[in-house]
Amino acid sequence: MPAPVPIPQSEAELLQRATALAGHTLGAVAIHYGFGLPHTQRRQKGWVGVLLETLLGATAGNRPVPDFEHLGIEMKTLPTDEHGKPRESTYVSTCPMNGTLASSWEDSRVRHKMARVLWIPIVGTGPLHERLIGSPLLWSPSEAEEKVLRNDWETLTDIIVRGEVWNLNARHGEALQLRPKAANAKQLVWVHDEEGNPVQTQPRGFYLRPRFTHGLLKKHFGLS
DNA sequence: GTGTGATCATCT
DNA sequence: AGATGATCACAC
Repeated sequence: MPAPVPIPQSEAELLQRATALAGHTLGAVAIHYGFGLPHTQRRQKGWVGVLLETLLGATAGNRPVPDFEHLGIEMKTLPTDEHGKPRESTYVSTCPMNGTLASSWEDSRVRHKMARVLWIPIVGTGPLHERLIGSPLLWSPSEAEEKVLRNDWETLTDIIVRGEVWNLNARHGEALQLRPKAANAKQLVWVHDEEGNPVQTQPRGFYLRPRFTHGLLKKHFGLS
């Protein structure tokens, strides 16, 4: 098994490393690094993300901080079809359902995580080992993009802060949405409803809609 | 139980 | 087909 990948010391080094992986299949790089390759992701949904984090020398583990903490960079794999169209939404972070919800967009987990993101497209719809690692995109939101994210975040957190539990669903938000994020639907947390009474609801997380991530790829790679 | 990494399964 | 709600594995 190859030696562990060292922590990248600069953006340039990280980007160079990611670029070196581009064009290779998941199967090839997994075998090279001694990773077992699952036939399906049915029972290993986070496998691609963990593989790429390892190959790039990420450090955060499961702490709520950027993958490359000293660089302030979050890494996200982005599964796409052959044309670079995202196949899934992108998980951003959990959403605090209690009083610890950030009081402003400026202080929010979403803004901090999205401030600098290394997107790594994973291209293809066939067997996992045949899918290609795409060209990396080191991205920060444009003014327009941040405005959309901020508006969505404020809309969503407002629902929670108001205690409108009945109104929590994935239909809100142009780019950012709230969806269940837990082991299963039986996992519940206590919150306060509109009248301040304790009620239970599912834990949620923030996700980026595919339309938004598709826009990023089109803007930077000029894909149709 | 809560965080990380996400995709799966189903309905419209 | 696209979106929503549900679920899987692992670390701590």
